[in-house]
Amino acid sequence: MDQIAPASQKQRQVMDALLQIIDAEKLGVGDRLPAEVDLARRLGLGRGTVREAIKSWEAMGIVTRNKGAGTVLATDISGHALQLPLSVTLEAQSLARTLAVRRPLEIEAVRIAAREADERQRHEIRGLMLELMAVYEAGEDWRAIDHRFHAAIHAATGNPLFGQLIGQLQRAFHDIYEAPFGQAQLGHASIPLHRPLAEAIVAGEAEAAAGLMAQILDEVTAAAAAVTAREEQA
Amino acid sequence: MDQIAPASQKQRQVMDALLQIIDAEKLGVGDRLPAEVDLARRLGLGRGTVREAIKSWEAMGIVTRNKGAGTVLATDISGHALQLPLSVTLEAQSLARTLAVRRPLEIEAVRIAAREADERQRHEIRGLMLELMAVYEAGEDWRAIDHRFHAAIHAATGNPLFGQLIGQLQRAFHDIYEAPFGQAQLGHASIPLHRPLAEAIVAGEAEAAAGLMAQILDEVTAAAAAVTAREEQA
DNA sequence: TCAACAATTATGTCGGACAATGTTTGTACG
DNA sequence: CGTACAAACATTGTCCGACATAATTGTTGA
Repeated sequence: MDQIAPASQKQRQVMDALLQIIDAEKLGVGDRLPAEVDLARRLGLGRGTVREAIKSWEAMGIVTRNKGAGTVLATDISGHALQLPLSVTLEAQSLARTLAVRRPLEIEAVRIAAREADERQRHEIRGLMLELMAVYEAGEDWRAIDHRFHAAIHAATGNPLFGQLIGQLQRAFHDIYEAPFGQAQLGHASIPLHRPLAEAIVAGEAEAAAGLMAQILDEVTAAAAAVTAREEQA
Repeated sequence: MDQIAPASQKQRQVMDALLQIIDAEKLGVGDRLPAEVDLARRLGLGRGTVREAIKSWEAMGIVTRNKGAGTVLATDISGHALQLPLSVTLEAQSLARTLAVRRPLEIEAVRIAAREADERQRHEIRGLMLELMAVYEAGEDWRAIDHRFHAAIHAATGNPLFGQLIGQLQRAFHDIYEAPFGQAQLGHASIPLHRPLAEAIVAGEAEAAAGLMAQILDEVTAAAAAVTAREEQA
């Protein structure tokens, strides 16, 4: 199973503290963060641990480190999925934002897949769709297969970036996807649409496939909005 | 200036070595990478340095680390921008791939911006466009302003993820964008299209704006392809 | 055969030390 | 007074060694 470990607890602690500091001191792009030693002492952690946590942010392009100078914010983190003290509403907002970005990516991916996929890939997509349908109709948990189905589409584009970017998006927002909704199987209603989607891709009908993918995403978005509304009432 | 330090030399060395090992031993998703201590000894580097390099990959979702188990590949890195021994052709391929992914994102961004931007944002977009035009017609380097112009559009979507994702894409492929093409000012021909684009956004004409953005991206793609062809001949 | 326990392996964290480099401060000279 | 150079300082980069923690593997015993 895809564990997707969201950085260890201690490192998470560093990120949380950093976010609080950024918020409390209203740090913006270009502003300097506290030095590693300071942060380590304030949190009672080793410097190496603090370094590694910040290193993750550097890899994500959130901060830039300069030897001798310091660590500066390189991007606006407002609305970023790293905020820990998030209310469910805010989490749902992030979910909506994630979907808004995934939407064009996924649609373009199926469009390209329908045009570029080779025979083997079309065959695989069709097989996974049939499997998905079987599991869905049996009332079992279809999320794993659904994931593989969409991954196959991303692979069929011939451009690894689609899968990577969407995957990264999912990973970064993993808590949002899994935590609040849990077994809700978000987008349940969209599953039947997967059959015509797969068929359109196999047939090479790019625009039809794109349209169906848009419908699927609309379903998921609607489901997310519904959950949000319910949470807000409570 | 945006330095965009691509991880220090030593850490780059780790990544290169790791890529070579992955290639030589044909490691795929789920396979285990050499342990940190091994790698450190083989490269003559400290374990901490090796750890940090791999940490970056973890943050990017390329590998997953499990205490006690080891580090396993979590995604397909073929075609990833980390490959160092890239020929110009391969670099250009990556450029094409980057553009293929950016395309739907940018188009959706202008569509949303045209619908959602508030008055201040529309005003800012218009102002930057005028500035861009002035610089362009004066024959000066318009890339900085162009960057700000597009950043303003991303901001106007109200969804920070657009700017972040595209920015990250640009950062990750910075060498590709800047190194081979240098002062070429890729997409020179697309600049005149920025005026109607800005006007469409300001007027709230989402589809017109999306179409213009598509044209701009087509220009850039064509320019990139032309440079590629020229390089291949040489 | 299988379950419980022990040994091994590998990452996670810590602490300290020095190197490399950018920033700031201080001082001397014009 | 102000500029220019030099020293001190601050901060990240790298290294080492050690122990903690968790997963895997091997072994033993019922």
